[in-house]
Amino acid sequence: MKNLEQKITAAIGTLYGEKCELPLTKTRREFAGDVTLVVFPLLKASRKSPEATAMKVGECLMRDIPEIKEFNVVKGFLNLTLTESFWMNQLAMTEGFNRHDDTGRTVMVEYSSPNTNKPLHLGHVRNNLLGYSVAQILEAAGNRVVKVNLVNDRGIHICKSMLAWQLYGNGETPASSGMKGDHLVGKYYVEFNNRLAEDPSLQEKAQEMLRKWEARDPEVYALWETMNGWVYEGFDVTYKALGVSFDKIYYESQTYLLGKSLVEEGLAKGIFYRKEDGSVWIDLTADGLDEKLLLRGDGTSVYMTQDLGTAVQRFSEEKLDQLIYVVGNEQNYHFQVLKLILSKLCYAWSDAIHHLSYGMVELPEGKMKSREGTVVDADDLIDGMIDTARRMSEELGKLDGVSPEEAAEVSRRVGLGALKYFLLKVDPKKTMLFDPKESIDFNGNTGPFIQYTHARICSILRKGASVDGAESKRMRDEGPDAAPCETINAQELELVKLLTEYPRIVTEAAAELSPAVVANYGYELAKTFNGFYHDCPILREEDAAKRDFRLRLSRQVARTLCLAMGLLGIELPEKM
RNA sequence: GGUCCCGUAGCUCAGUUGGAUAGAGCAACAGCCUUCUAAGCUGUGGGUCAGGCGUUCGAAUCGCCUCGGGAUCACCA
Repeated sequence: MKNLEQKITAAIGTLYGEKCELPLTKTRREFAGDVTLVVFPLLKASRKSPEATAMKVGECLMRDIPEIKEFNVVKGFLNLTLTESFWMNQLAMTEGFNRHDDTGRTVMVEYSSPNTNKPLHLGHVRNNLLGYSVAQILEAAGNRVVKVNLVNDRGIHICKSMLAWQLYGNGETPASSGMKGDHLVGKYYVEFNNRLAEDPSLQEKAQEMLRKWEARDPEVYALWETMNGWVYEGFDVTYKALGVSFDKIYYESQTYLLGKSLVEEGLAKGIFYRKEDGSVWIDLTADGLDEKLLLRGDGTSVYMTQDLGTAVQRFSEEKLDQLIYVVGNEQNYHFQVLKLILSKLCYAWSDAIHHLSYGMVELPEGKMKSREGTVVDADDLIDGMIDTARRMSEELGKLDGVSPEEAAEVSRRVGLGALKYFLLKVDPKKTMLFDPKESIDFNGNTGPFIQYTHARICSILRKGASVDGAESKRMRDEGPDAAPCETINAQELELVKLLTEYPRIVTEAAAELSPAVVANYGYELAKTFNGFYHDCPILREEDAAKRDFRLRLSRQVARTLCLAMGLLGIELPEKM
């Protein structure tokens, strides 16, 4: 396709004597043709009407470029029809495609970044799925990707859980209570806030505990390690259920002192300044922002100090071409400042920092608020989706005669597929709505729709292989491109075109950092296949060449759906 | 108040490096299973692309203004 565009650009160049790169677009369904060239930009050079120009260009391209079979002109739109052999070549090329060639670039993706005082909720789920998916997409685009997690394991909020547990916990543990560790710790965080109303002194006690932690008081430190350990065990279960993973995990307890030397550097360069109380600031009012604190009066660091430090550390540890932070849009300001400060400190790589800012997940009644108990817990959500999938499968009779293990696995894939697709099909930057009552669909533009399409194809391929092995026999006897079917019908051609788009979709998704691009493509492909499946017999087709071609298309659709959904972390069942 | 994001069908969302008559799903209604999995397919209805002005052959897409919604501007992280 790229090759074709270059040829067209060259042909137009010789025709009008200037380089004019006109992009090819897909021809709209209601017109004849495969690709369309818009000739309006050529009018100045041609000095003719749009129609005449398009005709002239059409004739010229038709003469010079063998891949073009015919053309038609509608106003300034030149619609080109390409030869079937062109499309068959394109198809053969995509059949060998898994991922793009190495770019030699390394990208670090930071995502998840939880607090250890409460369990993961729906917002974290969007974050985790986005981060993991973007990493997969970048990898498929040919990059080396390092997935990292920066766990916020220290600070006053953790001390609140610890204090409440110490005062009211009676030695309760995950083992004794049967609770998941992160939920147990979360329970005491809530307990703290409840008790605070009647006993305001708790606030000061928590502060005291934080001071002890920073002084490495043995008792406090041991409690901190124990309770964090519980939380990590709980998180691991959730991460595993979601299918996300990390190459490296950073802990703020180990990084929170970083960045102080940068403050010295900034002071020396005169970019930062110190106030009377000893605190250090940067004045960003000239950039339309505010003054920003970088170091407290008592010399302790703040969030920004630490983030400056970790960024510098990461770029010095290895050669990164890009560092992506998957963090909610509530922190847009923070990252704007972070980037600005790094550029003022003259780090050449400050432009390589990118905040992948995603929108909040809202409930029908508005934002999730833990205090009002309106959070949607990640584990509950996952379990609920899997249960729903199982119930639905049973109602539809899909699990009749299936082993319990297989039934569980299908339910798991479908339930998670529905959840992941639901959260990833929406443009990351947009705020999205989740209605627990209506729950997540299993029909229409959903994960299960795509999974179902895949299961159907697998069923055909199983039968196709066992019926007579016609395809493989013909392939053996006559070679891969022997006796191709003579004519491709409209639906087959539509599938071929879509299939050949996949590599470009990966490129686009990587450029936009948007799993939604991949999700929408997968839906489009599945939908197109379902139409084809409905109208065209595959195994029942009597013409052997046609049957083989349709089997080949089906196999490639299944393969492409697997690749695309794999980028979203969605597993496709072979039966459902 | 400053900065940033968003506004497309009743609902949830596609479509924006400017292209032809703005698309899906859900919901509603009407059809299609003795034949490759009906979690599917087909059809009907549903729009001032928030509003206005501008840029141009052409604007949902770019610019300015207005209205509406959200985020943020902590010695929290």
